[in-house]
Amino acid sequence: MSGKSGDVVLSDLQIALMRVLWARGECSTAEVAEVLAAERGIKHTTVATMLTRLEKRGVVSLRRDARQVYYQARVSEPEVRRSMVSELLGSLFGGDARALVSHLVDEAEIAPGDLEKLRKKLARGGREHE
Amino acid sequence: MSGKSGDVVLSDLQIALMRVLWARGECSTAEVAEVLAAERGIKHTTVATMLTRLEKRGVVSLRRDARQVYYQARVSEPEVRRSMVSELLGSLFGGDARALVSHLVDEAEIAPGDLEKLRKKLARGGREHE
DNA sequence: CCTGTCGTACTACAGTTGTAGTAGAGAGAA
DNA sequence: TTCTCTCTACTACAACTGTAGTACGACAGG
Repeated sequence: MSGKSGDVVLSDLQIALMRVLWARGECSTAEVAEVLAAERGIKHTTVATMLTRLEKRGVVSLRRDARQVYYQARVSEPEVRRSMVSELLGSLFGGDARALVSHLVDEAEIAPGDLEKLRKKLARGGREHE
Repeated sequence: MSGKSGDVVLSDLQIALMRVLWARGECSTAEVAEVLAAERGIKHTTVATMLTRLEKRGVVSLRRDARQVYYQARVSEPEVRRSMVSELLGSLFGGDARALVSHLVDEAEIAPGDLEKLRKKLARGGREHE
């Protein structure tokens, strides 16, 4: 259940790129580069390279207009979350999500009270938590 | 809070190796190789290579006895969980653990009822959930 | 003492990632 | 028309990962 065909696992930097696309929708290379330059001092050629590679992998799609290239995410953030969380879950927690939550609490990443709130919220909203 | 000096991020295969060491304590190369061979059909030379590299990285330590090499984990499973979860949390969930738990529920990785149980357990046991 | 066996160490190699320089092509300025 | 500027595409390269073959040293059997 954790290794379907379209498994998308991305590196930290790749996620950073994707986040720009997720947040802003279609972006020119320059736009993404600008954010990444500000965020982590990365040269725009580097960003261009990364985007090209992501395109090759099918993770983003591109559209050309005039001389510029515009990129758009082809995988959604939830999709990436799904595969990456399930990957982590499988390799480090034996697939046991409860163990992960337990870990979060132990590591003070989350307070027990939050679990309660979440439970309530989810109970209220059902599956739809929009 | 998510990038201290000793950040240990391991690949899936590397974790698989470590799991053997975590589970059995000190192991000979052969022992680890045997498990990995069974588990994923990996040749023992491959395992040897991986272990050597992990040793170079300081993730495991080795002891020689007779002609054999014995490896032992130098980072604990919780330690690895810590850094990897916090990495994932940072890059994909904006550091918000509640978002991760929420995701788990949405993805049916965990049931809301489990949150309740966990909360109770944690409330009962406090930090010690041993 | 010679030889095969066992296990380690070294070497190899392709693919990915992070990082970036450089060259080339089109667009606007002069 | 030609020069320049900008933006992309190509090339480069080191490190790491997955994968494994091969060679070498030591020990056990004959």
